[in-house]
Amino acid sequence: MNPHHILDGLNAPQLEAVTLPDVSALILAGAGSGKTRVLTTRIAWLIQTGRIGPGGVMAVTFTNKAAREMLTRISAMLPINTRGMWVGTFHGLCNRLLRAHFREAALPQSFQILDSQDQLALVKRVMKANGLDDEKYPPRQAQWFINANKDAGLRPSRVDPADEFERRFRDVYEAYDRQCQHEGVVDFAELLLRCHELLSRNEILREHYRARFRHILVDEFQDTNKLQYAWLKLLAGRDSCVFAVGDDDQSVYRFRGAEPGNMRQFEHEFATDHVIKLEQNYRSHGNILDAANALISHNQARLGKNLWTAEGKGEPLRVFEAASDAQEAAYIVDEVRSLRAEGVNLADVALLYRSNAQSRVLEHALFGAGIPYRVYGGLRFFERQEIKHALAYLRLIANAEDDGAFLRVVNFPTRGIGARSVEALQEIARTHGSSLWHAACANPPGGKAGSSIAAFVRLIDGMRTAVAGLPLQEIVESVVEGSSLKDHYRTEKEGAERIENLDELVNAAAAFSAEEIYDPQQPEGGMVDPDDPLSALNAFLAHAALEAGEHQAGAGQDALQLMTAHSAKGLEFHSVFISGLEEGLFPHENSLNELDGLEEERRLMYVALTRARRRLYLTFAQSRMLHGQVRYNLASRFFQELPPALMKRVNAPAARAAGYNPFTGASPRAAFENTVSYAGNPWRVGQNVTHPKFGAGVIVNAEGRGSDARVQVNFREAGLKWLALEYAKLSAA
DNA sequence: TACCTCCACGTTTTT
DNA sequence: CGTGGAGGTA
Repeated sequence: MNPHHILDGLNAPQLEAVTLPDVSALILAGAGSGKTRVLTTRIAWLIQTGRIGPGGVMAVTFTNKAAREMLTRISAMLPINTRGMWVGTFHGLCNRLLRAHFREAALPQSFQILDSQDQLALVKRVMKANGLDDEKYPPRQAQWFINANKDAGLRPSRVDPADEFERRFRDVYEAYDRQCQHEGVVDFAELLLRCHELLSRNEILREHYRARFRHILVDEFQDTNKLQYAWLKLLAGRDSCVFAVGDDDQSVYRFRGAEPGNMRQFEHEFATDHVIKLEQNYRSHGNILDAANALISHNQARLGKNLWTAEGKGEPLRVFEAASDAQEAAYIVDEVRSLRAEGVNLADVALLYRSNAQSRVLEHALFGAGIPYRVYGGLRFFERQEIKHALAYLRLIANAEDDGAFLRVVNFPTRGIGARSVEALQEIARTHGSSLWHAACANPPGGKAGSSIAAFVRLIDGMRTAVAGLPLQEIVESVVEGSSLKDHYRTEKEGAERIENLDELVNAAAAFSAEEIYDPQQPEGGMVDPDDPLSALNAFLAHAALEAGEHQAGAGQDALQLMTAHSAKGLEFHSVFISGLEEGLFPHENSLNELDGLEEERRLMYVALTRARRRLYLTFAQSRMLHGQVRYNLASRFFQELPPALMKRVNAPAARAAGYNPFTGASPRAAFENTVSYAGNPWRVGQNVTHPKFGAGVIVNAEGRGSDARVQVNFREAGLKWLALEYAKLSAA
């Protein structure tokens, strides 16, 4: 193969990034600038030029999808087996390290991974055991507290509680960690924290991996949190090269601990000489890009970068103002139909919104119009109730100490072990400091409850014996049958789909073992150890926790893509609708109180805009049903940050004739139900007004008559206010 | 144990 | 409006 072949078609900065010598580097990669290509070509180039073997590269991503995409592209460029390569998510790679060194990490060989649901259940259990009032100390908040501290690299002993409240949460955190250790389970954040601790305490391991991974590449660097950054620094040491690719303008996960400041810190600590900007966009037409650039230029905190394209200007952005959310949906339905008629695949069209609740109205309209659509962000395969139950049986077989798994299935399907019996077991377990499983085994078989528990123990023991030495698929098959979950669901009215899913779980196990083959050349690489009869099962359970799986069927169908702006990050479409562009919704009202909140909303809008290749629709509604009542919103402030010349308004002509200006929120609208009048001037709910002091707003309520007439106005800047028409200098804008 | 009713709550989310 | 959790009743 021509060694330069893989470099063909790269532009100058891309080429520079790909062929950097053995140095660390920060790549500022704008939206659509070929970031994944640079990342994967760099890996291929390093290997092809003999700078490093496939085993010496580590590539880290945030999602499994991104990791898979990378492996696929590397395989296409190089004639090598990528199986032993360390390409994966932060969590996946940490899992791999901890499995390989479970003793050094003080974990049982078959430690299990808790997903968020499992974690919350465990937090609740711990809080209950410690007699904490879950009214005053909401378990969700405790969970958040624990994760936030772990993400910051803080164990309970290093947490500095700000008040009594946090002191309690700190205690919960401590008890929770202890319980996890007892049960041999780890949550997502623990995978990283435990791995970090392992490497920082164990010099031999640390040096081993530092010597091995001379090149570490990181995707979506702006999304790394403190712990992930520390982990990278630890693993890289002084001699390894870190190739960090990110875009500060697309940082939209600060709310979950992402520290875009890591980019600047990285620049200081690793890569002062090598910052490369990828600014040529290969995705969008000029107008779309110009709009995105104009919008993001309103942010202060930026590393600075301006995207450009060699493509033509293309169409203007289409702006539609609807009277209501339903009308907005109807417009979108019409436009989707005509896009389809133009020959655009529905799968290449995205309908974006700020919050999931907004999908309902849109789905209703699409369903009514018979347009196939797919909603992202729902319940995923491995998160379904029936799947969690089946997995819990498997977990209990793999690791009997797992109380969470025990509790989930001890009485499901019901076998006469009620809450009282379970509490008794918990009491025994607590006094003996043992697991529920041991308590159940030691349980004297007295009475009906006792014999039910004994029967459960026999069931699980029987399964464990029956399953020993079987291939993974047969293990799963046998447990699904033996648990009689299917029988249980056969009696349920919604049971048919659940049974299908259980069958699908068996298929997933078969597919998994076909992919994960033990490779003796890669002792740390292959996850399945032939000497451990349960290692295939453990690997599968870890896979289930780490990769919740694409949720719905019909993924291959040509369907309109509905998702939040967050979920759209990293994707691109021929046409994109951004709906609900209203003050309070996008930017979301809750974000306005937060530090950097508006700038993060603006980055999110930037992400949304830059998803479109050819056509972009921006829609908003004057009125919207939210929480059971109608709300009246102004057009999003983001409209004022986009150059008018790039936009074309496509509303109903009547509204335009009335001189309505969506960017300032001004002029009369169609009549709404509530009106009042003062001095012969009528005022109407939904009407846009201006006030000399408070500025632009919209009337959301009205009451009284004559000199008592008052209106409630939602001002863009000043918020909600009641104003007496007799005194307020209100004018119809 | 199963079902029902009442109440509170309501951004964004991957692993 | 809608959901999910809690608590009560048959």
